[in-house]
Amino acid sequence: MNGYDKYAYEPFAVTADLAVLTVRAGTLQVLLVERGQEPYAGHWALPGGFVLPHESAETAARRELAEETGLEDVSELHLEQLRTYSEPGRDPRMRVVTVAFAALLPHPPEPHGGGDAAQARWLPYDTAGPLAFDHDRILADAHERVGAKLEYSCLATSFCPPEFTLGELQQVYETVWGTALDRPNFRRKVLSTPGFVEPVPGAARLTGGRGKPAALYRAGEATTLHPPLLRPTPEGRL
Amino acid sequence: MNGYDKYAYEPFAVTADLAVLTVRAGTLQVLLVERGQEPYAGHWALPGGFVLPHESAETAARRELAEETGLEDVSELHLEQLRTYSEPGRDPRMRVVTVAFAALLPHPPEPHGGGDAAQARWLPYDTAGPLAFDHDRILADAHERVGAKLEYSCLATSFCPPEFTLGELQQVYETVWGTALDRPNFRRKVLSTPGFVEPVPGAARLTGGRGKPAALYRAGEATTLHPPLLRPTPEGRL
DNA sequence: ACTCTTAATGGTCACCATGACCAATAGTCA
DNA sequence: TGACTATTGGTCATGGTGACCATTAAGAGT
Repeated sequence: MNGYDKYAYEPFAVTADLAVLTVRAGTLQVLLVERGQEPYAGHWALPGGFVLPHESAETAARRELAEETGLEDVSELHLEQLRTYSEPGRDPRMRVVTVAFAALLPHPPEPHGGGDAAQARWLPYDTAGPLAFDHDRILADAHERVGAKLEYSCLATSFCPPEFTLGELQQVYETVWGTALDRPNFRRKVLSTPGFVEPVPGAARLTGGRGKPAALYRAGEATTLHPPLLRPTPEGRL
Repeated sequence: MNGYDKYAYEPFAVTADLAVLTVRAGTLQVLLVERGQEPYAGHWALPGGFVLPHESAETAARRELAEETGLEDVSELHLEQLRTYSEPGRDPRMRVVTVAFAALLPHPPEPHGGGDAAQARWLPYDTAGPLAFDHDRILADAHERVGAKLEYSCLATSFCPPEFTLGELQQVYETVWGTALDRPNFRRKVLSTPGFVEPVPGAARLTGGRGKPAALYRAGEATTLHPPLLRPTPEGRL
């Protein structure tokens, strides 16, 4: 519109909230914080906080992520901007516009409830009860987005440690999608996509338990998958 | 992060900007407004404006869309939230956080420069010179998003009038993607996807110029495409 | 009236990716 | 040594796709 007269309109508070996801023990888990104050005191919520004057929303999200997880190299982690939630009444106290991000973590460090949140914990995605504010919706959107991006991007390696087996990579897909995949077919597909993964040269092998040791792979150069790796019969998403 | 003390942090202005796209005469066109004031006076910019206190960003975008285009039934149009741009310094005057949307219009009504913008016009996407602020990037993101959504959604019908020929639908794909498609293959693909399009029963036909008259179709019930209609060799997007 | 041109429509064929399998290898555990 | 388990390697039929060619139905020009 014309002339932005400063503060001609009611100002908004802008926050960056995070849906931090990980795959642990075959289940999808989310990093949640317990609220200590009203509203929604005692409820779980997504970590997040105000965007400071000198920050972009992504910078704020990265700062919050570092505070909540205690990681140092968050600069390398992939942050996916989901969308912005701006409906009036989202927060009963004031007008808050939230830019939501999804973050994918490989080996989840135990969150040190640091920062200011009462406590932070990993909780299973399925049983993540009713969350504060509209965070249920944000979390569902994050799940849907990540599930969709697994189809046509190499994002799955973000869930894995620097070196991983194809079985671990497959478990990422199966856990996020909630479906079982055929192992030989998955293997053929991944290995036939140039740049998706590359073998660790030292003929290294990982011995976790029983069975034949698996070869180790690293994430490759590619970022997109052509053709995509479609989840089986997602007809229910019409 | 805890206790949201009202205005404890510098407030932000929140705007909703629109990348309104259409396909006309085989070219992709964008609705742009010419700025009358500094900064960027005389430059073209995406239409948009402040989110009012009682509005969500999408509501504000829809209102702006109606103002700029003069359409009435904007409630039916598909608005796609692109992402939010929040880098400090985007606007030299104040801190502005912009939620960007993409809108797809079929038959472009001549914009009546209404509202407050100096003038609004459809301009070809390719020659849309340097725009004000970071609107070049927003427009490029809109193009990329729309191009990607054409692959796995039925969004292309949003560019078409209520009744259209398969040739018109194909031209939407070709124009947005910038590639030529094989007509029989495109036809086979579209017709074999249930719910994408449905024939107009009255055996109606459209006579535009030379050649055999084309059958008319309407948009179907489906919203997603399975399997997707991938653009040819998008290798350049690694 | 006839032919040329244009565009829609209809069909064929080879190829590639995929899904559903089966088989072999190489380790651990009892 | 003999189960057991998980990785790895392979076959085979199917279906979607790209590259074609052929036919139909209109207008335009002679």
